[in-house]
Amino acid sequence: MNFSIAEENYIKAIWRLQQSDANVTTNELAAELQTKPASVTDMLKRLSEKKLLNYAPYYGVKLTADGKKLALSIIRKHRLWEYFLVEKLQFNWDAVHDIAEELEHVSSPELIERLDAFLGYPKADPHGDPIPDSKGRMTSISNLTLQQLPEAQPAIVTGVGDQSSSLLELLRQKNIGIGTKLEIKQRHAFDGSVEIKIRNQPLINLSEQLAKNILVKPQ
Amino acid sequence: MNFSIAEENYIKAIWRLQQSDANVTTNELAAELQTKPASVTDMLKRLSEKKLLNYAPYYGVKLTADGKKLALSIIRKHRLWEYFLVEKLQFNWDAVHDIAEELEHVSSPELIERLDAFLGYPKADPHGDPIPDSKGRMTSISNLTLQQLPEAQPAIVTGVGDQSSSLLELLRQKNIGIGTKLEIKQRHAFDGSVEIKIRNQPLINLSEQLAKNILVKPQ
DNA sequence: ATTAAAATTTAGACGAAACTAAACTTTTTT
DNA sequence: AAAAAAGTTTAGTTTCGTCTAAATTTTAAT
Ligand SMILES: [Mn+2]
Ligand SMILES: [Mn+2]
Ligand SMILES: [Mn+2]
Ligand SMILES: [Mn+2]
Repeated sequence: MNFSIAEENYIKAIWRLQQSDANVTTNELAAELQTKPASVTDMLKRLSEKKLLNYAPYYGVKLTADGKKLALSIIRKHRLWEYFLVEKLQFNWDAVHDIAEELEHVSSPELIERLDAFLGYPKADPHGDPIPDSKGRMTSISNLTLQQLPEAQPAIVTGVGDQSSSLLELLRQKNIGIGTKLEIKQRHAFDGSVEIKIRNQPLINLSEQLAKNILVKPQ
Repeated sequence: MNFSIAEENYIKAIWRLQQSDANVTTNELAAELQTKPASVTDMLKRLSEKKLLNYAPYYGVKLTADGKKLALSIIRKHRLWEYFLVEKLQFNWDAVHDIAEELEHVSSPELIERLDAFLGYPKADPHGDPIPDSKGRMTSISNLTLQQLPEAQPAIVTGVGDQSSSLLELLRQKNIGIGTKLEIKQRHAFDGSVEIKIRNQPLINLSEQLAKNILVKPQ
């Protein structure tokens, strides 16, 4: 079966919200998709009709197995294209999301398998988010934030809290990216900010807000 | 300004038909786009409203300068993606058209400039069709067909008459592609077929119909 | 347990892009 | 020049995806 761009964007948004919230509501979706609750209700009925989700009026929505499969196939395309844009076309990591938002709707499965091979079967996108394989399997992402990291514990950056260009731009400016090795030298009780050290670079200070949005894996 | 996928496909089709036929008619367009004449009339009014073409009811249509510019930018995207699919993703040349038909509508200009650079600024797509540069300029394609080539005149294949997969598949099977060097050894008056020689390969026979659809440049 | 607030759905409308059937123009034939 | 054929447009529907305003239901507060 073939789905419209609007339908695919809804399914992807529902999947994302479902990660933190078992039941996804109409208002959450309207906010996520920058649209109106009434429009969401209309679309939920159509998607329910197509068996991509179970819709309980007034109580929200949950993806079916088919819905999840579709969501993961779109996420796979999105993240592979993002990887392509950064690794092959030299885009900055904060410039690729909107373009991938369009590319993810190109429908050829053959295209995406060949792209995957061409890229060398990458495991994660430029933001550290895992890329589902062709069967929809993927590794789960680290859930330890830099803010939670103990002092003097060396760690490696594995991801970011969100894809907002304000966050990504700030990190780029501070020379922090996926794979950056760092450790906390000092933690300030007053404002929750941290002094961190990256090899060959001077100490830098990160706000608590920023430290909460950097995912790390202890080394 | 931003245009819908349907609008872009109409503009591209009009451009193509305009190459052979100064004035493009409703029926021609309906056939080209696999739709109904009434639908074409509807769309022509909208595109005329948007100043992409001049529409004279009952007498057909011609692109404005803006319309031509848009057409060339879509053609540029289409052909660059086709080149990418063949050269980087190893698709056969008869498998790329439909995918490029989708990719050409991804709207980022930055994307297409970077793709062009990544590909090394190719001059022609896998079917020998010239790729317009970012300003819409392109070289014109050879207009000499293999059928018109004199006997014993060495020549190089530069393009094909159309993009149908039946033609492309047949040529692939006969080991004829862009850049193939060949010459006519004999011409059969009875059916217009030709015997051609490619280096290191046995003589092969091509029907008149096929020879008319291979573009060549004498060497 | 009522009432107030928040969330959600329904009703009715609209624009885009398609369709069929009918009407109208232009072109071709006789 | 009239009639027939071909080509094109108009009129009226349909589906998709959106919107606003009003009605309804659920949840929270008194
Ligand atoms: Mn998208
Ligand atoms: Mn990403
Ligand atoms: Mn297209
Ligand atoms: Mn081509």
